[in-house]
Amino acid sequence: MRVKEVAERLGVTADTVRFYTRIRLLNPNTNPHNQYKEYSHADVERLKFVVAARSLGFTVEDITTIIAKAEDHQSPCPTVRQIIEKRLEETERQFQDLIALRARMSAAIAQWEDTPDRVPNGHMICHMIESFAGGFSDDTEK
Amino acid sequence: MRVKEVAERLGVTADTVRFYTRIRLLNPNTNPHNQYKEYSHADVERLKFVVAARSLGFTVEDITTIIAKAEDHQSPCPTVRQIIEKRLEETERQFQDLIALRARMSAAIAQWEDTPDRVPNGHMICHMIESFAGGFSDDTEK
DNA sequence: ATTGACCTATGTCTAAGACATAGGTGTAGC
DNA sequence: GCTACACCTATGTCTTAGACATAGGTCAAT
Repeated sequence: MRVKEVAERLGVTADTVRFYTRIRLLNPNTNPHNQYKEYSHADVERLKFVVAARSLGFTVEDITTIIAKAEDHQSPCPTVRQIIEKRLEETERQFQDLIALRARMSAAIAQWEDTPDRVPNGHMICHMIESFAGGFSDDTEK
Repeated sequence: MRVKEVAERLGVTADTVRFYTRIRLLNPNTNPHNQYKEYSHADVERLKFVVAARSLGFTVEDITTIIAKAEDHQSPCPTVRQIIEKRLEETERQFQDLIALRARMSAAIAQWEDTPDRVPNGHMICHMIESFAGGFSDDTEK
């Protein structure tokens, strides 16, 4: 199979498969004539694993580590547990950040609802945002 | 003022200020002797604006556009409204994605809770993830 | 003048692909 | 066989928003 077929089977783009191939996360045979890659059933299985792990928030580097351990006949499971817990914490943090961002955005929109669209003058680039910027320190002289 | 003082006043890193300077979002004077940049009060005001806009989810490119409009004596406000609404939608999408990711992660952790750490065999790289991967298509022959 | 702590500008690197480009494939019509 | 032509491929470059590494500059104390 060539790249596009593999990609379609697993619901990713051909570029994604090419990327994994480029970094040797996948190692298909190469036709020496035109450099086209030929993906075997084993390659597809491996890709299936990669896609599943990505969908659980593992980074490509995480996955590389896990596969290396497995091929070295070590159990990757402790690593997997460790990584996913770390990623879950990160997700939680991003989640909080996103909630805060959304709140700031909504507040800004609400605050601007009845602000007219004036052209800003020299020391006020955009009064909508400047009015929001009140909270930043600075002030004393140069 | 030099880069570090400016950065500290606005609560960002010196690298961030250098980055904005590099892309000409800030344009401080340069000491021709040592290339050190000298930030004026106006530069600080401008940076204050940039930081505020970043904290509302605007990209650096958005901000460049907004400032360009303002310096061209056009009101950037319609642009600002447009952009923030787009960014708010994106945030909402990210939010949903993050919730879904968190759910998948939690489910995986729960499912693995009493799974023993076995070493994978030839056609199963990591049984913890593989067992979770059930939902991916592929199957028919090469 | 020299040391040393701290500061600076500049170049390079990051993640995970997307995009652009030049060239290859394979089928249809002649 | 040859030629179009639609579609496919590999490879190189680009993206974000800074962080990090490095080589060199500053400045107060010695």
